[in-house]
Amino acid sequence: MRISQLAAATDVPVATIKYYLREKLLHDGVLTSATQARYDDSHVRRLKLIRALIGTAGLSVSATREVLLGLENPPESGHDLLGIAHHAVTRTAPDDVDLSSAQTLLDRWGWGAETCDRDTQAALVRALHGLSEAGFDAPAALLDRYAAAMQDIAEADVESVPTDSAEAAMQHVILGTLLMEPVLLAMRRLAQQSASFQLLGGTESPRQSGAQ
Amino acid sequence: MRISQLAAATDVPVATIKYYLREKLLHDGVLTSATQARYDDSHVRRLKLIRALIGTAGLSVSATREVLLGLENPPESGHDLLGIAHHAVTRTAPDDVDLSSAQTLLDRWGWGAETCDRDTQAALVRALHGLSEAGFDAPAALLDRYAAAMQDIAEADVESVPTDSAEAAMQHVILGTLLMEPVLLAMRRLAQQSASFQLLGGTESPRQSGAQ
DNA sequence: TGACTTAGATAGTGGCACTCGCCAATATTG
DNA sequence: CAATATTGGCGAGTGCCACTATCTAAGTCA
Repeated sequence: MRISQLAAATDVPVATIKYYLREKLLHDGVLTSATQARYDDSHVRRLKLIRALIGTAGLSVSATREVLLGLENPPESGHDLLGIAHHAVTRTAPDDVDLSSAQTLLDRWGWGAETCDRDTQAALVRALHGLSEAGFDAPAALLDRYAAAMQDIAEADVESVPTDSAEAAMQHVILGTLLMEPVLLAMRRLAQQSASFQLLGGTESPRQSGAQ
Repeated sequence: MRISQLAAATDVPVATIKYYLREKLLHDGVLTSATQARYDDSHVRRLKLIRALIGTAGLSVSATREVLLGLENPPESGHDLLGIAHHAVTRTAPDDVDLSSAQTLLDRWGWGAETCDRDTQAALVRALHGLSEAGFDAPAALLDRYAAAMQDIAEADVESVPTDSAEAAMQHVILGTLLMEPVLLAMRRLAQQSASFQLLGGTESPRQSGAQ
């Protein structure tokens, strides 16, 4: 398979494939001469994965590279899989936030603070801080309810990880974490619309697309 | 309050404030002469809100402008509030996706398809499509479990909306939708880490920040 | 043989969120 | 009142990012 065929098979422009090759997101094809290389199904799969991570999950190119690197070199610990996926989506801000408020919440929800990544805790603190800065006071009861729902989801996540193969587990955890986020958010919005229609009552038909 | 004091009070550079003024994110101050204007607490609050929407929620400047516009001109229908918030976070891709698969899911989850915004349905379809393109087959049972959890959350969302004032409801819905998303995602990651530690068992201490 | 394709490298594009510099007009300070 | 600092308004520049275009030498295929 030549590069133009790879492009046709994945609907990705040739120039973009070359860019991914340069950026080491996509592994090189087999050179058959100085100006020809062969690509195969592994490139097709990889390219679709790259597009999903960049397009659907919204990762940056460098974060995508790290995730793919993790997929190829699975860590020994079964727990570290998550770290790779979580690190990719956690906006790492070097400003050290105060994690004590996170500790309190994690204790309350029964999530061992010592088993949780500091960056992720910082992400929670930053998100809550942004909320309060904007003048939104989230009642503790509401947060607790959110936490219970997310624990449900996380348990489903962890239980659904295949245990037979390390590679399969790796793939599952990373994709299940990264690519499921937009699914969950879309679900929440749809559920909100449904719930608001039932409780608040829509006076007329809901707002449809063309809002511009 | 002069612009430099406004900058000091919000920790936003003067040049950036001027940029927000130009982009109509921040309302003008009261001109006291050709080259002086006064700002007040409303500007401080607005600026913090802008920063939260752009920084925490990750909105673009133009999406932020639309949200702020919606905050000032609340729609009559109580249901349309959501549309403004949801439109801001929904990557509007002009490619018309096939919504029939979404209809099936919405029916199964008891969310009236006719009460749901098309853009949001399209977002769900696109997210699920990205998932399958990457080689991740989400079992229906898993999606159902996710949907149940998100319905819990959405009900909590809708119930917590204050009913006394239209402005308060507006503010609550928009911030609760947009700024809560990063909170929820961080919660899911923490819950995953906690659950994975308990079920899969971490062989050693979890991966801590410095992954670079 | 001659039209077409490719690897590899360099350079350019468009969008975004700022950021800078300037100027005339004004405010503040001594 | 004079010297200094600040401001509104505006055009232009910056840095980053994800591509995208172009070029050349070296092939492939009919």
